[in-house]
Amino acid sequence: MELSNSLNTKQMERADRRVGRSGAPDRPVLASGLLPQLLGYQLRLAHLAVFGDFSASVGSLGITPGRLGVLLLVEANEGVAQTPLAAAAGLDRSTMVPLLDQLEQSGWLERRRGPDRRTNGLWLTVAGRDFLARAKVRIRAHERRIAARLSAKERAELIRLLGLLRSG
Amino acid sequence: MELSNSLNTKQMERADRRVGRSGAPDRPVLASGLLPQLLGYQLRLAHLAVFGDFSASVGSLGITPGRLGVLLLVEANEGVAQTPLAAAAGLDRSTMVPLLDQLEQSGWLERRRGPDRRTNGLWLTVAGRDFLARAKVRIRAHERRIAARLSAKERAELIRLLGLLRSG
DNA sequence: TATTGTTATACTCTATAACTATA
DNA sequence: TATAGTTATAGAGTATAACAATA
Repeated sequence: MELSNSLNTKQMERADRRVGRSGAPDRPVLASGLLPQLLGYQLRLAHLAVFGDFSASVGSLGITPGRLGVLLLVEANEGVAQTPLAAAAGLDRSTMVPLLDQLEQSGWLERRRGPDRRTNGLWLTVAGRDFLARAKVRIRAHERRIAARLSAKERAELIRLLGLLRSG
Repeated sequence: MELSNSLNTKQMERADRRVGRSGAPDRPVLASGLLPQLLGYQLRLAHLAVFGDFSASVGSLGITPGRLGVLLLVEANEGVAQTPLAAAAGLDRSTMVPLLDQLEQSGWLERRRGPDRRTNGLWLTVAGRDFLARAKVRIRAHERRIAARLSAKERAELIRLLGLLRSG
Protein backbone atom coordinates (compact mmCIF):
# COMPACT_ATOMS: atom_id res chain seq x y z
CA MET A 1 0.00 0.00 0.00
CA GLU A 2 2.57 2.48 1.13
CA LEU A 3 0.27 5.43 1.38
CA SER A 4 2.77 7.49 3.19
CA ASN A 5 6.23 8.22 1.95
CA SER A 6 4.46 11.26 0.61
CA LEU A 7 5.92 14.43 -0.73
CA ASN A 8 6.17 17.18 1.83
CA THR A 9 5.23 20.76 1.07
CA LYS A 10 8.60 21.77 -0.28
CA GLN A 11 8.83 18.72 -2.49
CA MET A 12 5.36 19.33 -3.81
CA GLU A 13 6.40 22.82 -4.83
CA ARG A 14 9.47 21.55 -6.57
CA ALA A 15 7.60 18.81 -8.37
CA ASP A 16 5.06 21.36 -9.45
CA ARG A 17 7.65 23.69 -10.81
CA ARG A 18 9.32 20.89 -12.71
CA VAL A 19 6.41 18.99 -14.16
CA GLY A 20 3.38 21.14 -13.47
CA ARG A 21 0.81 22.49 -15.84
CA SER A 22 2.52 25.81 -16.32
CA GLY A 23 3.90 24.68 -19.69
CA ALA A 24 7.10 22.82 -20.44
CA PRO A 25 9.06 21.36 -17.54
CA ASP A 26 12.33 23.27 -17.12
CA ARG A 27 14.34 20.60 -18.85
CA PRO A 28 17.92 20.15 -17.85
CA VAL A 29 20.41 21.26 -20.45
CA LEU A 30 22.15 17.99 -19.78
CA ALA A 31 22.01 14.80 -21.78
CA SER A 32 20.03 12.12 -20.03
CA GLY A 33 22.02 9.10 -21.15
CA LEU A 34 20.50 5.68 -20.53
CA LEU A 35 17.76 6.91 -18.25
CA PRO A 36 14.92 7.72 -20.70
CA GLN A 37 14.99 4.19 -22.11
CA LEU A 38 14.20 2.67 -18.75
CA LEU A 39 10.60 1.72 -18.11
CA GLY A 40 11.08 2.36 -14.41
CA TYR A 41 12.35 5.84 -15.12
CA GLN A 42 9.38 6.71 -17.31
CA LEU A 43 7.15 5.31 -14.63
CA ARG A 44 8.88 7.47 -12.08
CA LEU A 45 8.39 10.62 -14.14
CA ALA A 46 4.71 9.89 -14.66
CA HIS A 47 4.27 9.08 -11.01
CA LEU A 48 6.03 12.28 -10.04
CA ALA A 49 3.84 14.37 -12.33
CA VAL A 50 0.62 12.79 -11.16
CA PHE A 51 1.63 12.79 -7.54
CA GLY A 52 2.72 16.41 -7.78
CA ASP A 53 -0.69 17.42 -9.08
CA PHE A 54 -2.39 15.38 -6.40
CA SER A 55 -0.23 16.88 -3.68
CA ALA A 56 -0.83 20.44 -4.81
CA SER A 57 -4.55 19.87 -5.06
CA VAL A 58 -4.98 17.96 -1.82
CA GLY A 59 -2.20 19.80 -0.01
CA SER A 60 -4.12 23.05 -0.05
CA LEU A 61 -6.64 21.34 2.22
CA GLY A 62 -3.93 21.08 4.84
CA ILE A 63 -3.11 17.40 4.57
CA THR A 64 -0.50 15.30 2.85
CA PRO A 65 -1.42 12.52 0.43
CA GLY A 66 -0.08 9.97 2.88
CA ARG A 67 -2.29 11.11 5.73
CA LEU A 68 -5.28 11.40 3.41
CA GLY A 69 -4.65 7.82 2.35
CA VAL A 70 -4.74 6.70 5.96
CA LEU A 71 -7.95 8.63 6.48
CA LEU A 72 -9.49 6.88 3.45
CA LEU A 73 -8.43 3.53 4.87
CA VAL A 74 -10.06 4.32 8.19
CA GLU A 75 -13.21 5.36 6.36
CA ALA A 76 -13.29 2.01 4.61
CA ASN A 77 -12.53 0.13 7.84
CA GLU A 78 -14.04 1.97 10.75
CA GLY A 79 -13.03 0.66 14.12
CA VAL A 80 -9.81 -0.81 12.74
CA ALA A 81 -6.91 -1.07 15.20
CA GLN A 82 -3.60 0.69 14.64
CA THR A 83 -1.43 -2.30 13.83
CA PRO A 84 -3.51 -3.73 10.94
CA LEU A 85 -3.96 -0.19 9.65
CA ALA A 86 -0.20 0.29 9.65
CA ALA A 87 0.23 -3.01 7.82
CA ALA A 88 -2.31 -2.00 5.19
CA ALA A 89 -0.53 1.30 4.70
CA GLY A 90 2.86 -0.39 4.50
CA LEU A 91 4.15 1.33 7.61
CA ASP A 92 5.56 0.20 10.92
CA ARG A 93 3.11 0.49 13.79
CA SER A 94 5.46 2.89 15.54
CA THR A 95 5.34 5.13 12.49
CA MET A 96 1.57 5.16 12.60
CA VAL A 97 1.47 6.64 16.11
CA PRO A 98 2.50 10.26 15.39
CA LEU A 99 0.64 10.15 12.10
CA LEU A 100 -2.59 9.30 13.91
CA ASP A 101 -1.74 11.87 16.58
CA GLN A 102 -1.85 14.52 13.89
CA LEU A 103 -5.07 13.31 12.35
CA GLU A 104 -6.57 13.23 15.82
CA GLN A 105 -5.30 16.73 16.60
CA SER A 106 -6.84 17.94 13.37
CA GLY A 107 -10.09 16.57 14.71
CA TRP A 108 -10.65 14.16 11.84
CA LEU A 109 -10.49 10.88 13.69
CA GLU A 110 -10.50 9.54 17.20
CA ARG A 111 -9.09 6.57 19.04
CA ARG A 112 -11.61 4.59 21.06
CA ARG A 113 -10.67 1.81 23.42
CA GLY A 114 -11.50 -1.54 21.85
CA PRO A 115 -12.97 -4.69 23.47
CA ASP A 116 -9.42 -6.02 23.65
CA ARG A 117 -8.15 -3.24 25.85
CA ARG A 118 -4.70 -3.30 24.32
CA THR A 119 -6.10 -1.92 21.08
CA ASN A 120 -7.45 1.41 19.89
CA GLY A 121 -10.32 1.36 17.45
CA LEU A 122 -10.07 4.19 14.92
CA TRP A 123 -13.18 6.15 13.97
CA LEU A 124 -13.82 9.16 11.81
CA THR A 125 -15.34 12.16 13.54
CA VAL A 126 -18.12 14.19 11.98
CA ALA A 127 -15.47 16.75 11.05
CA GLY A 128 -13.48 13.93 9.51
CA ARG A 129 -16.40 12.91 7.32
CA ASP A 130 -16.95 16.51 6.25
CA PHE A 131 -13.28 16.83 5.48
CA LEU A 132 -13.22 13.63 3.43
CA ALA A 133 -16.24 14.79 1.43
CA ARG A 134 -14.35 17.96 0.52
CA ALA A 135 -11.16 16.03 -0.20
CA LYS A 136 -13.02 13.72 -2.56
CA VAL A 137 -14.13 16.67 -4.63
CA ARG A 138 -10.47 17.54 -5.06
CA ILE A 139 -9.61 13.94 -5.84
CA ARG A 140 -12.23 13.73 -8.57
CA ALA A 141 -11.00 16.98 -10.11
CA HIS A 142 -7.47 15.65 -9.95
CA GLU A 143 -8.43 12.43 -11.71
CA ARG A 144 -10.15 14.41 -14.44
CA ARG A 145 -7.09 16.62 -14.91
CA ILE A 146 -4.52 13.87 -15.17
CA ALA A 147 -6.62 11.67 -17.44
CA ALA A 148 -7.63 14.62 -19.61
CA ARG A 149 -5.55 13.44 -22.53
CA LEU A 150 -6.66 9.83 -22.29
CA SER A 151 -9.82 8.33 -23.66
CA ALA A 152 -11.82 6.08 -21.37
CA LYS A 153 -10.41 3.14 -23.29
CA GLU A 154 -6.83 4.36 -22.93
CA ARG A 155 -7.34 4.94 -19.23
CA ALA A 156 -8.55 1.36 -18.80
CA GLU A 157 -5.68 0.05 -20.89
CA LEU A 158 -3.18 1.99 -18.80
CA ILE A 159 -4.56 0.50 -15.62
CA ARG A 160 -4.42 -2.97 -17.14
CA LEU A 161 -0.79 -2.56 -18.23
CA LEU A 162 0.21 -1.16 -14.83
CA GLY A 163 -1.34 -4.23 -13.28
CA LEU A 164 0.69 -6.49 -15.56
CA LEU A 165 3.83 -4.68 -14.52
CA ARG A 166 2.98 -5.15 -10.88
CA SER A 167 2.25 -8.83 -11.16
CA GLY A 168 5.44 -9.46 -13.14
CA MET B 1 14.50 14.20 -13.11
CA GLU B 2 14.51 13.49 -9.42
CA LEU B 3 16.88 10.59 -9.53
CA SER B 4 17.35 10.55 -5.84
CA ASN B 5 14.59 10.33 -3.32
CA SER B 6 15.36 6.68 -3.65
CA LEU B 7 14.37 3.86 -1.40
CA ASN B 8 16.93 3.01 1.23
CA THR B 9 17.94 -0.52 2.06
CA LYS B 10 15.20 -1.10 4.60
CA GLN B 11 12.55 0.28 2.32
CA MET B 12 13.78 -1.90 -0.51
CA GLU B 13 13.39 -4.94 1.67
CA ARG B 14 9.89 -3.97 2.67
CA ALA B 15 8.89 -3.21 -0.89
CA ASP B 16 10.30 -6.54 -1.90
CA ARG B 17 8.42 -8.41 0.75
CA ARG B 18 5.21 -6.70 -0.21
CA VAL B 19 5.32 -6.75 -3.96
CA GLY B 20 8.25 -8.98 -4.80
CA ARG B 21 8.40 -12.06 -6.94
CA SER B 22 8.05 -14.47 -4.05
CA GLY B 23 4.39 -15.05 -4.85
CA ALA B 24 1.36 -13.11 -3.71
CA PRO B 25 1.90 -9.82 -1.93
CA ASP B 26 0.79 -10.16 1.69
CA ARG B 27 -2.46 -8.35 1.09
CA PRO B 28 -3.92 -6.36 3.89
CA VAL B 29 -7.06 -7.86 5.34
CA LEU B 30 -8.48 -4.37 5.16
CA ALA B 31 -10.84 -2.91 2.61
CA SER B 32 -9.08 -0.41 0.40
CA GLY B 33 -11.98 2.00 -0.12
CA LEU B 34 -11.59 4.63 -2.78
CA LEU B 35 -7.91 4.07 -3.33
CA PRO B 36 -7.84 1.35 -6.00
CA GLN B 37 -9.95 3.44 -8.35
CA LEU B 38 -7.39 6.20 -8.40
CA LEU B 39 -5.04 6.29 -11.36
CA GLY B 40 -2.37 7.88 -9.20
CA TYR B 41 -2.65 5.08 -6.69
CA GLN B 42 -2.30 2.37 -9.33
CA LEU B 43 0.65 4.28 -10.72
CA ARG B 44 2.17 4.39 -7.27
CA LEU B 45 1.81 0.63 -6.78
CA ALA B 46 3.37 -0.10 -10.15
CA HIS B 47 6.16 2.34 -9.48
CA LEU B 48 6.79 0.80 -6.10
CA ALA B 49 6.94 -2.72 -7.54
CA VAL B 50 9.28 -1.75 -10.35
CA PHE B 51 11.42 0.45 -8.18
CA GLY B 52 11.63 -2.25 -5.54
CA ASP B 53 12.94 -4.73 -8.09
CA PHE B 54 15.39 -2.16 -9.41
CA SER B 55 16.60 -1.30 -5.93
CA ALA B 56 17.11 -4.91 -4.94
CA SER B 57 18.98 -5.67 -8.13
CA VAL B 58 21.14 -2.57 -8.16
CA GLY B 59 21.39 -2.33 -4.39
CA SER B 60 23.40 -5.52 -4.16
CA LEU B 61 26.12 -3.68 -6.07
CA GLY B 62 26.44 -1.32 -3.12
CA ILE B 63 24.73 1.73 -4.53
CA THR B 64 21.29 3.27 -4.33
CA PRO B 65 19.23 3.98 -7.44
CA GLY B 66 19.56 7.70 -6.80
CA ARG B 67 23.35 7.63 -6.77
CA LEU B 68 23.43 5.33 -9.78
CA GLY B 69 21.25 7.83 -11.60
CA VAL B 70 23.70 10.60 -10.83
CA LEU B 71 26.54 8.38 -12.05
CA LEU B 72 24.64 7.76 -15.31
CA LEU B 73 24.14 11.51 -15.71
CA VAL B 74 27.85 12.14 -15.23
CA GLU B 75 28.61 9.43 -17.78
CA ALA B 76 26.37 11.19 -20.29
CA ASN B 77 27.83 14.61 -19.44
CA GLU B 78 31.46 14.21 -18.46
CA GLY B 79 33.06 17.33 -17.08
CA VAL B 80 29.69 18.71 -15.95
CA ALA B 81 29.78 21.03 -12.93
CA GLN B 82 27.93 20.30 -9.72
CA THR B 83 25.20 22.90 -9.99
CA PRO B 84 23.83 21.93 -13.41
CA LEU B 85 24.10 18.27 -12.43
CA ALA B 86 22.02 18.95 -9.34
CA ALA B 87 19.45 20.78 -11.45
CA ALA B 88 19.24 17.86 -13.86
CA ALA B 89 18.76 15.46 -10.98
CA GLY B 90 16.12 17.68 -9.39
CA LEU B 91 18.21 18.31 -6.30
CA ASP B 92 19.56 21.36 -4.54
CA ARG B 93 23.26 21.95 -5.13
CA SER B 94 23.89 21.62 -1.39
CA THR B 95 22.29 18.18 -1.49
CA MET B 96 24.61 17.15 -4.29
CA VAL B 97 27.74 17.75 -2.19
CA PRO B 98 27.60 14.78 0.20
CA LEU B 99 26.17 12.59 -2.55
CA LEU B 100 29.21 13.29 -4.73
CA ASP B 101 31.47 12.87 -1.70
CA GLN B 102 30.22 9.31 -1.43
CA LEU B 103 30.62 8.55 -5.11
CA GLU B 104 34.11 9.98 -4.93
CA GLN B 105 34.94 7.95 -1.82
CA SER B 106 33.74 4.84 -3.63
CA GLY B 107 36.30 5.71 -6.28
CA TRP B 108 33.76 5.98 -9.09
CA LEU B 109 34.14 9.63 -9.97
CA GLU B 110 36.43 12.54 -9.32
CA ARG B 111 36.14 16.31 -9.08
CA ARG B 112 38.59 18.22 -11.24
CA ARG B 113 39.02 21.97 -11.06
CA GLY B 114 37.36 23.58 -14.06
CA PRO B 115 38.55 26.51 -16.22
CA ASP B 116 36.19 28.67 -14.16
CA ARG B 117 37.94 28.00 -10.89
CA ARG B 118 34.73 28.23 -8.89
CA THR B 119 33.51 25.01 -10.48
CA ASN B 120 34.36 21.34 -10.22
CA GLY B 121 34.18 19.27 -13.36
CA LEU B 122 32.94 15.76 -12.67
CA TRP B 123 34.57 12.80 -14.37
CA LEU B 124 34.17 9.06 -14.12
CA THR B 125 37.24 7.14 -13.02
CA VAL B 126 38.26 3.89 -14.68
CA ALA B 127 36.73 2.10 -11.71
CA GLY B 128 33.58 4.14 -12.26
CA ARG B 129 33.36 2.97 -15.86
CA ASP B 130 33.88 -0.62 -14.82
CA PHE B 131 31.24 -0.26 -12.18
CA LEU B 132 28.75 1.26 -14.61
CA ALA B 133 29.32 -1.56 -17.06
CA ARG B 134 28.42 -4.05 -14.35
CA ALA B 135 25.46 -1.98 -13.22
CA LYS B 136 24.11 -1.88 -16.76
CA VAL B 137 24.01 -5.66 -16.88
CA ARG B 138 21.77 -5.53 -13.83
CA ILE B 139 19.65 -2.81 -15.38
CA ARG B 140 19.07 -4.83 -18.52
CA ALA B 141 18.10 -7.90 -16.50
CA HIS B 142 15.77 -5.74 -14.46
CA GLU B 143 14.08 -4.36 -17.57
CA ARG B 144 13.59 -7.89 -18.90
CA ARG B 145 12.07 -8.99 -15.60
CA ILE B 146 9.57 -6.21 -15.20
CA ALA B 147 8.44 -6.27 -18.81
CA ALA B 148 8.24 -10.05 -18.85
CA ARG B 149 4.45 -10.06 -18.98
CA LEU B 150 4.21 -7.38 -21.63
CA SER B 151 4.55 -7.85 -25.36
CA ALA B 152 6.79 -5.41 -27.20
CA LYS B 153 3.65 -3.69 -28.41
CA GLU B 154 2.22 -3.42 -24.92
CA ARG B 155 5.48 -2.07 -23.59
CA ALA B 156 5.47 0.65 -26.22
CA GLU B 157 1.83 1.43 -25.54
CA LEU B 158 2.53 1.72 -21.82
CA ILE B 159 5.32 4.19 -22.45
CA ARG B 160 3.07 6.19 -24.76
CA LEU B 161 0.27 6.34 -22.19
CA LEU B 162 2.67 7.31 -19.41
CA GLY B 163 3.86 10.13 -21.62
CA LEU B 164 0.28 11.32 -22.13
CA LEU B 165 -0.23 11.35 -18.41
CA ARG B 166 2.89 13.39 -17.91
CA SER B 167 2.03 15.98 -20.52
CA GLY B 168 -1.50 16.34 -19.18
C1' DT C 1 27.48 42.12 -7.28
C1' DA C 2 26.62 37.34 -8.68
C1' DT C 3 27.80 32.50 -8.77
C1' DT C 4 29.98 27.96 -7.14
C1' DG C 5 30.86 24.83 -3.89
C1' DT C 6 30.56 24.20 0.87
C1' DT C 7 29.05 24.05 5.73
C1' DA C 8 25.76 24.26 9.51
C1' DT C 9 21.41 23.29 10.63
C1' DA C 10 16.80 21.57 10.50
C1' DC C 11 12.80 19.08 8.77
C1' DT C 12 10.17 14.89 7.08
C1' DC C 13 9.52 10.24 6.86
C1' DT C 14 10.82 6.13 8.28
C1' DA C 15 12.68 2.30 11.12
C1' DT C 16 14.41 -0.56 15.38
C1' DA C 17 14.52 -1.48 20.16
C1' DA C 18 12.82 -1.17 24.55
C1' DC C 19 8.93 -0.03 27.67
C1' DT C 20 3.81 -0.59 29.54
C1' DA C 21 -0.45 -2.55 29.77
C1' DT C 22 -2.93 -5.97 28.69
C1' DA C 23 -3.93 -10.75 27.03
C1' DT D 1 4.94 -15.47 26.91
C1' DA D 2 2.97 -12.73 23.30
C1' DT D 3 0.73 -8.64 21.43
C1' DA D 4 -0.81 -3.45 20.97
C1' DG D 5 0.40 0.95 21.51
C1' DT D 6 3.97 4.00 22.80
C1' DT D 7 8.48 6.29 23.46
C1' DA D 8 13.31 7.20 22.55
C1' DT D 9 16.46 7.28 19.23
C1' DA D 10 18.64 7.04 14.78
C1' DG D 11 19.30 7.27 9.86
C1' DA D 12 18.35 8.61 5.03
C1' DG D 13 17.22 12.21 2.14
C1' DT D 14 16.21 16.64 1.52
C1' DA D 15 16.10 21.82 2.03
C1' DT D 16 17.46 26.85 3.45
C1' DA D 17 20.76 30.25 4.88
C1' DA D 18 25.16 31.92 5.29
C1' DC D 19 30.26 31.75 4.04
C1' DA D 20 34.68 31.79 1.27
C1' DA D 21 36.63 31.83 -3.21
C1' DT D 22 36.20 33.36 -7.67
C1' DA D 23 34.07 35.77 -11.50
